[in-house]
Amino acid sequence: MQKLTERQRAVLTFISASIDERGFPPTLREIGNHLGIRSTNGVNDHLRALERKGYLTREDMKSRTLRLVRPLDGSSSTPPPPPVESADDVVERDDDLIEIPILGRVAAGLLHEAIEAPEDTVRIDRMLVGRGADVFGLRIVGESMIDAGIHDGDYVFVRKQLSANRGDVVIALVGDEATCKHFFPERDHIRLQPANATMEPILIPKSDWRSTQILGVVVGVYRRLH
Amino acid sequence: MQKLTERQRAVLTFISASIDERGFPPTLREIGNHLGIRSTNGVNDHLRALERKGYLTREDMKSRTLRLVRPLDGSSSTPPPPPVESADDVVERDDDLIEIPILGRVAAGLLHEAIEAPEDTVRIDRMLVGRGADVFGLRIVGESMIDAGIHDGDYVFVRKQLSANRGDVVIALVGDEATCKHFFPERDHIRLQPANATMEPILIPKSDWRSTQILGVVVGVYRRLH
DNA sequence: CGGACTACGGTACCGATGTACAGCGTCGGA
DNA sequence: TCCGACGCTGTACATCGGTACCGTAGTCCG
Repeated sequence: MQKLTERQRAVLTFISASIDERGFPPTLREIGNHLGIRSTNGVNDHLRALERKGYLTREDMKSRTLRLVRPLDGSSSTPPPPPVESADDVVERDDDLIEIPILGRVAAGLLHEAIEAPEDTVRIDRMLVGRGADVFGLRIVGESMIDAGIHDGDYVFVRKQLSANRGDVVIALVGDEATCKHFFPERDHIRLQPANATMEPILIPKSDWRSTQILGVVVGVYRRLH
Repeated sequence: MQKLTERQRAVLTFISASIDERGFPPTLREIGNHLGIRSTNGVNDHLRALERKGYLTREDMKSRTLRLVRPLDGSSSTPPPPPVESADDVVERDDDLIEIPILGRVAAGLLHEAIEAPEDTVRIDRMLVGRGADVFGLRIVGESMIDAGIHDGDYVFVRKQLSANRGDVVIALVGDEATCKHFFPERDHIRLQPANATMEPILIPKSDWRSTQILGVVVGVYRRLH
């Protein structure tokens, strides 16, 4: 556990006191009132810091859902307990970890629009995407691959490569629009097949096709629920 | 203290459980969801009755300010909820990273079989599973949730909790078998609904139901392709 | 000197939540 | 048979409360 500032500790103490005395956690504004902070944002900054440092958790968009990760031991004067964070359990396994940038959205948006949000990255275990080379992420818009179990709002992880096998789920460039489809090379054209009975395939004559139009192959799909 | 009706006692029990398990009281709608009451007014009637009979108090026009007048002695069958904040099996490397143990498979296997492969863990970004407490992973077997986009072989990430909202995708214990279904509390039974037109729901009489039968709520789904 | 982290003020927005009002049916007294 | 308690459905509404975005300042560090 990281160390807290005095102010952050005061916030934590008040939350703990509220739970003890009233039976439920305070709201942002109650915390602000008690500590003389008039802006909800000022309070929220503290809560974010406390979350980041691992002292509390909360649920999104719900009131009074603060929860102390551990019950804040007694006196506020005692310095936080020796954070037994031995280097042993921070053993590097970075080789197994991969950081994936979420570049944007596909199936509706232009690719360039996509690349405007580069700082949004997620880290996941390599095991989940295979030992490939470059991998990036995209957010799916629309239902065109729903029969393949890829839904609106899902994240897909894409291994960059210029070729694909028949039937692979690929991210392809059609005009200047990126789209997610099944890949079917045919005799004289490329067929990009949606997995949705109500939608028609996109046919591209081989003469118009360049291999650079394949951006990569989808190797993973993630969906948040709840 | 006046006597309570069965329904009123059920409300009181749920409030108590929420405080114990989550650390804060539920909202009217959460109570309604759990007990299969669709109208906030229906719930409010119960709360007024409980206030009138002296079992709880609340503050006007504030959310989650329910407070039990006395802590509802365990009485019947409710086993004390497991000491929630262990987090032993969810080791945090970085502030934003979470390590998730894959405990086994559901929908076909027994839970014990499940826990036999404990060292298999994956790490993913917290962003992908929310800021919840304990999270574990399972591998899905079968097609029973296919219309919810959960396919055979998918990984699901599950936030441990003993209660759920109407419609949530939950991991539930039926007999000694773990299963993944939609959760629908009805008037006198719990309905565990597959997302597959060819399959029938599992109905469990409320009298046979214990809250410990919910192992958690599915917060994420991952599928490897290729 | 620029860039972090901390610590606020201020405000707009919108989802989350409690409250109120208008019903309906059942059941057990009086 | 009328009445009150119980147990709901359904809807409208106002406030509560979290989140987001925009600024300002001080400190500390490289």
